[in-house]
Amino acid sequence: MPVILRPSQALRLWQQVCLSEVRGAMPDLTERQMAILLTIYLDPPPHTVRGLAEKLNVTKPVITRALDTMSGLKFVKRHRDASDRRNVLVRRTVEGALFVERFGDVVVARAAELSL
Amino acid sequence: MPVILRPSQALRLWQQVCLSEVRGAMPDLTERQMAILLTIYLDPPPHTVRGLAEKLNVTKPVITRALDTMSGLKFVKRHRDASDRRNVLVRRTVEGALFVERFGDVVVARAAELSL
DNA sequence: AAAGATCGTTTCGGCCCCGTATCTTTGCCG
DNA sequence: CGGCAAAGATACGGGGCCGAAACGATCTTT
Repeated sequence: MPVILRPSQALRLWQQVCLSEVRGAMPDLTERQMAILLTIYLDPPPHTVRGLAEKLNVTKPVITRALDTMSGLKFVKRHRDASDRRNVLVRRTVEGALFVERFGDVVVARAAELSL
Repeated sequence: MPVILRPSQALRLWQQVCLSEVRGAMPDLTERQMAILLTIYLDPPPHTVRGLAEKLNVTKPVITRALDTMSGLKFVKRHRDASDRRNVLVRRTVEGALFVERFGDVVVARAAELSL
């Protein structure tokens, strides 16, 4: 069940969502942070720094820093892997789930408003 | 003709588009810059600094700086208003139109890939 | 023409992100 | 054990964006 979307609708949707986020007072995540957060909440665990770095095609420090920031926001939690202590497993939080859920609702609402 | 989208589809779409942008080598615009650029290309002209600032609910320096950056990328052009020289009219460029068009195509493509 | 309002820009100090290189901890294997 | 590899974090210099305030240029009003 692909979603059918014309380019003008896609652009208008993106604009409306960006405007909603910019106008609102929500914490301002960068595109990379957003990609990481959504991957953690949509793709099946476990999530490691290395795995995320490979999936996003960025270096490991990028992931570490993004996790620092999003840990500060309580959107994710770090957890040492017991079976291999070198690994850090990234886990979801209630606050992060709420943020992601709210964001999805914003996209759905703006999509429903499209008319063209 | 609203676009029907379920939350899980909306989030997956956003993730896939963010991943496409992060992985690619395209110039990295902030959420604010994206909102400004899309507004310039989707909403009818004329576009002024003050008008954009009000529409995004941000201060004027935010707009000035974003226009500086996007002018450097050739995505927009500044143009003094002849009838009131205090105003700056923001105009579109070929490069900007190409960038916006390509971005819309990315969103459409990722939407078409959704399955859930 | 002088005073005041409007528009966009600039300045300032501060913060966060970037990429590269280096470091620490941990696991692996001879 | 000792050396090496792997995972993640940290250090460093650089650059961009931030909000608030001050600035110069241009209308508008009186």
